[in-house]
Amino acid sequence: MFDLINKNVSRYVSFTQAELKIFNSFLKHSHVPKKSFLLQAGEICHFEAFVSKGCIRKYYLDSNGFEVIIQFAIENNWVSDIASFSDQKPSHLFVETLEDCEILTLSPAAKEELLARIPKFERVFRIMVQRNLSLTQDRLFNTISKSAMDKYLDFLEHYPTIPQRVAQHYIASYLGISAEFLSKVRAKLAKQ
Amino acid sequence: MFDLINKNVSRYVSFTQAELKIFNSFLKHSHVPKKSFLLQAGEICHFEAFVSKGCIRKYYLDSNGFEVIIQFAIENNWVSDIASFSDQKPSHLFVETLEDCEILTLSPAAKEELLARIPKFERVFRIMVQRNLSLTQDRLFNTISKSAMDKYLDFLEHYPTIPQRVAQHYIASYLGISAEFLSKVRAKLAKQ
DNA sequence: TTACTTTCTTGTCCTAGTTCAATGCACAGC
DNA sequence: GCTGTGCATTGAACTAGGACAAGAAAGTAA
Repeated sequence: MFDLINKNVSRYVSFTQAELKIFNSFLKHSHVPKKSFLLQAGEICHFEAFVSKGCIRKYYLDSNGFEVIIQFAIENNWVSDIASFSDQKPSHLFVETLEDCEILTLSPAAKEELLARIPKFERVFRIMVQRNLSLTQDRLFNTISKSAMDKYLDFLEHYPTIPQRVAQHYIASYLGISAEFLSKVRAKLAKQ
Repeated sequence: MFDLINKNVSRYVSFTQAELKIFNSFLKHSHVPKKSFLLQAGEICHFEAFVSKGCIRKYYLDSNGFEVIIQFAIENNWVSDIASFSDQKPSHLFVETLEDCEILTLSPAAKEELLARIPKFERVFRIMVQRNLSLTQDRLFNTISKSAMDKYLDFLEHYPTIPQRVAQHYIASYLGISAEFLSKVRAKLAKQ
């Protein structure tokens, strides 16, 4: 049950078995059915969740009710609204399961205590956020500078498994294009 | 010389005077003239820079030679390519001063030693990156979902001092619109 | 002052992507 | 089996914003 997450946090800092055991004791395991919300705009985010199994999307809703997907979280990914979680203030985001999921969550209190008990985790979380930031900046660049076609090809390359798992209009939303136009892009690709 | 940066790092974690003195000893102060590059694509980023004075832009160059500005860093901001800095691998980014600047930089070695000497800094950097990530996600959302007009109004609200300091076409690049179209947006605003 | 460079504006034409609507498809529930 | 619901596709009409070009304005350097 903890194998995947233990490997995940050990990528940049090494831990003893004892330390990992303590870490695991702070985690709460849950099974969450498809189409459930872990978080909705207006609520305070009480978790950092590690996905052991399943697929989750995190998205904003704009003033016209239009969804913009910020992240797909699959096995071995973390998902949270870090701003809401850290400052315990209301979120602007939605976090929803797209499949039945197994997740391991850390509450704010558990995280604080974990950091107090094993300060090395401070570094793990820092490095994880750094990588996330770097990827988000790359994505911002792609969103601004690339055509819909190129963004889609890029997506297929970076996340080859996701198109088989989620509805196409979610991918369109992630890419910042309309579902109809993504369909046209795909039609054009198929013709070649 | 260190007042601003000391206040900056003390926002979320408190330090003793002695600790701050150690911190300051790891910083290198430089004066950098306008229009200089702190980093160019292909190079490895050897710094995390705190801007004491001046204004810096960080940007990508796309395959058509088109610039996309990711960040304006002014007084009290940090700027770096965190991916290149952390892994000491070649960057895809450019970091260029737009005004004469005073900066305080941390080298990878200095940062490591600082973290070893005063582990509380691990938390400071984690929180800084978290906030940055959160802002970048918000910006991604805005870039995708808002009109050019709304993005510009948003920018004026969030960064009221920058338009007076940098050329308009830089702001256009930051917003992900053409310089000409920003000019038209402004003309429309002026007419109202 | 002039001359040079960079920035900003404005107009015209163009296109990538949107919006809306119709159709077909796949599947779940009964 | 039907019947509904959500999803993908396609087409036609539209539009936000881009590309290009020409001039005006403003900063800089001598």
